[in-house]
Amino acid sequence: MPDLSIDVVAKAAGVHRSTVSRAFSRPEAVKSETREHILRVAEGLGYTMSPLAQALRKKTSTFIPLIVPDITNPFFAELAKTMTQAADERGYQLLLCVTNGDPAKTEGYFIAMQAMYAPFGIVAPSTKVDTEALKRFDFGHKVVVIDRVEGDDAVPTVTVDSRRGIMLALDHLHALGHTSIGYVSGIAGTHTAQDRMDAYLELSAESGSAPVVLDSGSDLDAGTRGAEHFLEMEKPPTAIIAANDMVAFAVISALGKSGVRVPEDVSVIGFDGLALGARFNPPLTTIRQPIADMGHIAIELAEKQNIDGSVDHIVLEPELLVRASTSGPRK
Amino acid sequence: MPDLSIDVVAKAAGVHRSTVSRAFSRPEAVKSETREHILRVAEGLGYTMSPLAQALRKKTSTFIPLIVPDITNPFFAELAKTMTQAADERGYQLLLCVTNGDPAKTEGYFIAMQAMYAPFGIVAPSTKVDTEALKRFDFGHKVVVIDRVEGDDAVPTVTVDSRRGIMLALDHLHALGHTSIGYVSGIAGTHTAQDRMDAYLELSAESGSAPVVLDSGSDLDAGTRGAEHFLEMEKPPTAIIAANDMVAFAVISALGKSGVRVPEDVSVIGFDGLALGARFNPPLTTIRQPIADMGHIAIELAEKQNIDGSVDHIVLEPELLVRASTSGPRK
DNA sequence: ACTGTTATTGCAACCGATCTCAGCAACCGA
DNA sequence: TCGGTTGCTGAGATCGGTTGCAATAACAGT
Repeated sequence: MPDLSIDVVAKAAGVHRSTVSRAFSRPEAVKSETREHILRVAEGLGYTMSPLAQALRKKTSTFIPLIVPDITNPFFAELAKTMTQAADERGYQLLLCVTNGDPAKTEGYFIAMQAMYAPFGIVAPSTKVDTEALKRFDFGHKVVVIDRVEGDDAVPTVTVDSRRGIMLALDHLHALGHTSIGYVSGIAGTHTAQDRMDAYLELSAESGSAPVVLDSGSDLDAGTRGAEHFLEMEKPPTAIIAANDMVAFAVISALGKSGVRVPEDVSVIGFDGLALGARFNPPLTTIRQPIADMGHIAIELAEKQNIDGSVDHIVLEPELLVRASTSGPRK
Repeated sequence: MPDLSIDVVAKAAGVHRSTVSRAFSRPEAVKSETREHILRVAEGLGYTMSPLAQALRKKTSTFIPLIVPDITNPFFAELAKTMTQAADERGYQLLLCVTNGDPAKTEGYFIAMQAMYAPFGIVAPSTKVDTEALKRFDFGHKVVVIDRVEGDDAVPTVTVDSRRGIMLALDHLHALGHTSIGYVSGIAGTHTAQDRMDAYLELSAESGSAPVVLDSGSDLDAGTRGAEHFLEMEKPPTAIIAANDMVAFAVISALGKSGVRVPEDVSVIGFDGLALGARFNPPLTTIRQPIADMGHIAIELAEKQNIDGSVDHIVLEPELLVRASTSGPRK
């Protein structure tokens, strides 16, 4: 491939390189006849513009960083999946940035994205700290966050209604006849995690039953500890709400090791709606978040903000997904 | 940030921009005194070089595409995780490319990576077709493949010894007293998937027991179908080897729905060693692949090839990871 | 003191586009 | 017929670095 640059196309088409440039990026500025000729020639040569050169000159690239704490967590993986798709459709390339929950890394990625002329970035924060960091960077480069951001309306966000989700879970369990419902907190120190917990506390108080927080930790082992706690109780709840599917998996797994069966002995409901849940043992009843929508919406929000400066906060509706990990309480 | 370019640093340090450039990228070519001064000034200004500009001029970037069929599959997610880490350490940025098993997309990414001046790419193919595509592109840009490549020694690969893995699984099961061991095939139409299956066929024949392939499909539902098949047999095997952990999950889940318990009624062993397996119900016994190593090695191989043109084929050793999904056969 | 390295640094072209400005032809109304 | 638009294309500077080459300084050797 003899280095296909805009100049060789220009020569081949018998026009100046600026005309070729226009033929691609501002078609209406070129006589249609000329344009088609150029495009045809380019096509024939198999020419595509260099995104690098474009980015350098235009000071805006097509690289969009997706900053997640852990791609190994299926929630973020599913997010990444829909995101790549949405990105592809619009000609962006996703840069995968994994922070491992280290705020320093997050900041590192922020500065990198500036250097990269990223038009915007998507952040799925692992802790509130990440969102704090946002403020320190007076973004010329915009960011949209998959979480709530504390008292900051300057950054677009997309989330699902945590309260509503917990309500759906509680209603489902109540309908099955459960009255004593425990809770195991989530993996993350995000606002979302906190919101779910708060909702649980409030809503169960409202319904008259005493909340039973089995574990309020924020690490991967919350599920395991929650299960241990459960096993130690003399009068354990008959159902458990897990702050997210991963935790639910851990709870069920740990319970299983001690011979406690789900849903026969205790019902467990998750929160996320991971595809994986369908293949769990037993298939997990859960509150589904519209993850696929979140990816698309996040990118739309970012683009919108880039254009008209609007900052939206989208709150999506979760829905109950009944599979097999919940049933009526043991008599 | 008043657009920090190399020229402003040069001015601030009182030298020419080429000297600044050298101070960063070829330190030995600058008097140490000068260099340190420049670096200090740059530091003070918070200057970093533009990867875009560098890439454009040098015709080699730090973007390295990671091409996977499905990031939602935890195996690829874990791969991506170690990969980002390895990439970060060496100053690369990972471009996440998800093909969904569509060879056309794979090709698209190949051409994109040329345009991006990617120094190399990592491909975890979903089908043999992907590796075929490799050949059509007479790579100036190198690729390393996480799979075997049919009769082509021109591309570096890293894999784990499938045969050895299956052998470990078989031995484990035999040691527990199983004599009738079924097999459910994997997700992918890769060489790896095929190798595992072939190994199973050969090795069980050698050990004198008739192979029982419960399902040889290559899609996500292989596990479910395998389980169905199992349930229909009048004399089903007492243990099942799944070609990978995801399939094992599906098998156990499907079996569970029909009241078949693991490992009480049947033992199941996976292949991958996903972290997720530890939180499955029951925790999954499996053949562990050193995924973390694979990521690092892949990148090392690529760099090595770039430098001295060497093409290596690394084969890693799998190991048995006993958790709780296997036990002695039911009497 | 004179010439031949060697170590440093400056110069300027170049990577592959974009974009402002200027030039030119066709077109319009008066 | 002439100034004024309008439409389209070419020139050339520019984005932020890199690099071969030339220039200068410093240092040896004789």
